[in-house]
Amino acid sequence: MSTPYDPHSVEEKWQAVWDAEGLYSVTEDASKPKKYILEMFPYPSGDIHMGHVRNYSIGDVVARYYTMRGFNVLHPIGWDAFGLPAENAAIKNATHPAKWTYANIDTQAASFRRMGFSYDWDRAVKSCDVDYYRWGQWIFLKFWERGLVERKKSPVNWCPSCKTVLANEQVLGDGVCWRCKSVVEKHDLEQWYFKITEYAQELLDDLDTLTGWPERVKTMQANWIGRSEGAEVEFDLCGVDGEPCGETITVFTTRPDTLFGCSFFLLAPEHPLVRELTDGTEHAEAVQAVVAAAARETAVERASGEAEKLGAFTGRYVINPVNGEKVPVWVSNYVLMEYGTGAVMAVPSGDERDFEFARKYGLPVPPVVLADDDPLLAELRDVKDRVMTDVVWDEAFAGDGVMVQSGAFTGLRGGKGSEGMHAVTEWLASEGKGRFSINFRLRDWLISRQRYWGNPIPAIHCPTCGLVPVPEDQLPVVLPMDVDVAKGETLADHPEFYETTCPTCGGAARRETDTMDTFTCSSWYYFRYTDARNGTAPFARENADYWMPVDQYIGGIEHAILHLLYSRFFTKVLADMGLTGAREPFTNLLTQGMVKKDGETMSKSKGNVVAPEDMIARYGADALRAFILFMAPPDKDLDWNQDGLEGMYRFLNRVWRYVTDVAEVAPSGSAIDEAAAKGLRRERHRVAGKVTADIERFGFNTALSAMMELLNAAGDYRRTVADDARDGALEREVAETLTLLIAPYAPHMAEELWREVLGHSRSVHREPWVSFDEALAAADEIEIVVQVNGKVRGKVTVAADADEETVRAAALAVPKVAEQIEGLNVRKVVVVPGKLVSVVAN
RNA sequence: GCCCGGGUGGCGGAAUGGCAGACGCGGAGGUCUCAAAAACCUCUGUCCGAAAGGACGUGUGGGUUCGACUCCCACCCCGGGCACCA
Repeated sequence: MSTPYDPHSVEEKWQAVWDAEGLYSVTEDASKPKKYILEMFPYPSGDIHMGHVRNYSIGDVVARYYTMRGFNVLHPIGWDAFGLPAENAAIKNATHPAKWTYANIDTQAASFRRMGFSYDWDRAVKSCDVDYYRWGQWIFLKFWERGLVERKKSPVNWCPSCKTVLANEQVLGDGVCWRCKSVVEKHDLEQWYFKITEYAQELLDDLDTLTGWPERVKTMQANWIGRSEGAEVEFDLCGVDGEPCGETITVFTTRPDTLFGCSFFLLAPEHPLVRELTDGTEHAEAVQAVVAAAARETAVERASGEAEKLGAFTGRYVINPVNGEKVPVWVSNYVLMEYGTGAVMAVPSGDERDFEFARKYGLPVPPVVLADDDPLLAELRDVKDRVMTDVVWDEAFAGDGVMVQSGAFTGLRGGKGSEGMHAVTEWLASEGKGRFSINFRLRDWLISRQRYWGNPIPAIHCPTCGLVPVPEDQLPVVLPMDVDVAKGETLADHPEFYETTCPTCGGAARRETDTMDTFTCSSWYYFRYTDARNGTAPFARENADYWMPVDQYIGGIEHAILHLLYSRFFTKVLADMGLTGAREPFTNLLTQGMVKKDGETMSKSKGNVVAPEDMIARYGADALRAFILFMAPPDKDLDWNQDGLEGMYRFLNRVWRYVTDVAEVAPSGSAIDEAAAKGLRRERHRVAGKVTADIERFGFNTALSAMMELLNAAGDYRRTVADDARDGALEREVAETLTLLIAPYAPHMAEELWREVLGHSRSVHREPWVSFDEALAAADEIEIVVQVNGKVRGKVTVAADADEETVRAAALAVPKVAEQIEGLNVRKVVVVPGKLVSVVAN
């Protein structure tokens, strides 16, 4: 009588043994090919949730699989441990963020151990440990040395609920904070930046090298970087007398070919020239009304694009460099100070927004680029001077077409990237009035945060020397623990921290009290794992070169821009510093879908949270792991369903019973049924091949299905073939195959079966992966489907290697088929070898 | 508005242009049992039919093809990203 499957005793037993054996500790070994398998490290928010279970189960299957394939696998874990929730919890529970954070880490680590994830715990990293964050400070200083750190005043995103500023990437599309979903405000503040824009072009170009990334993530990043090719054009500004005053205003445009159609000129409300041009004039009041209205617009309104276009004439003019025309300067809320130069040449016939504005304020709309099928073309073709100052269109034409009313450029092709655009730009350049230019949407990364629980920015404000970096030998700047966060204090409330002396002049100075964006911590942790205990450097290049880049990265799609863009930036800078040979951190990326409940995201406020610990308690970690992978392909969202988990538990029980039955009473058949054995053997090889291929393409659900099929076939064999006709050696082989195949999914059960039931001495997780033989997986007879006029009318079994003529003859001889085509004219017979025969008759 | 995904039984999902619905869940019936649970077996897309069998069927409408869930065109719905970026 075999012992029943008891997941809890099996799981606890092997977790202890694996720890004692150091099964998952890994060292650099030049003799073996490496694989670096990594899941995005978690924020220690408390108990683990189903999203964690899914993310880390995927990674664990991949890590265990490649280990069995003979790779030296690095599979580390750690915690992204700085961040705001710890401070909020501190205020709520009158505790310290550190205490809360470390307690949560312990809770999560225990859960991860109960899940049986194969982590090298010796390399675990907590970003709030001084041993880690000191190197973040060191990297900050190196960025500074390289001119990639800047402190500047500018309009920034302020989250009133988090009471800190945010980077552009951290404001969601609808103008809300990525963390708390509050509406973000614009404040004019002096802040610290990393100059990620210096890497904009490389960040864009190298997306093409990331062939192992989902297309949509690359598209999102490319859109975010937002490269535009065009020209800078200089307009001479006229004084109040209407004559050029010697000043110029530069604009960026993607359509220099439309310059002849510029009928007004726009400044952003925040543009510094606005006051200068209008203060004290009759236009000041109207202009200030527009400025004030723009300032009142919320981020949401502005982002929606639905804010009404407002404008006011400044009373001044600029000179269009291509034709010397005087163009009125207006102020409008639809011009953004942050993009380009904050000034725009308006061409209403070629730009939808300019068109709308021109119609509202009665400004001229001279056509300059006409579609090839535009009826106006007959009238205006080859017309160089402006004879038409308005159009009857109800929208602008922004496409490719023919340039008209455009002086010497008339007749050229106009449009984005057109010959006309190049010709106009070259002419401007030769006149010293413009140049080719590339603009990016990407902004520099605002990294300072007005919060306590983060990595202190290693800088000092000296009244005489200005901004001074903390000297390397004075690192780390330790985050003081005696700040009363529960009372809302930050470093700025802590004189013992900020009162210091200038490292340069020795005078009294103030230490920077902002901390770094936690995304800086997560931008290089994967390097730290390669050399986690290094006390003299963030990591040794030797270790980084052995392990990096990460071969398979797994995490949520919500980081498509945020973390993944920042990490790519960091890697490029670290490479330029000579610290690594990798210019991209993650070779292959898998973005897993969300785990929902009844179509909604699980959250405490909705009260629909399914606790993984409860599931482990009922069915064991193995069933939970296997089930969450079985539910859906990893990149799709899934809806949690408890009944299915029970089904997976049943499957594991059936595997357990099968393997124990076979191991305990392996029959030695005296009259083996060779045909039946052949069928089971074929299934064993087919399934081994399928499971292997499926893992490689992340088809964990179909891999598990295939294992179920093998078990079904093995069960049928055992039930339908008499004891003395069964092949005992084959059954044992099938039992071992199943155990090996399921090992990455249900590691504890597989280990118990392998070592205790099947009697092997070595861990199943150290065994080589299952081998399989395509020839044995192939059937020697195949069922061919016969279609008549596209409908299945019969089936016939033929030898697998039967030639086309044989198959054709067999197909036409099928009674049902013969009946169908009787009296008809067979016009065509398509024979698809190994599949079907299609007969066309009428 | 633009750019990506995605729409398949009661449910999760499976299908290199070749038998749609593998596998699992749920459901129905059965075996075992004093009974129940567990386990095992059979059936389970819809409609017509006693059955044999037939018709229909992968969001909608067209097209290509001997053959379309799969490829092409147009559209509808759902999810996500971007959005006054000059």
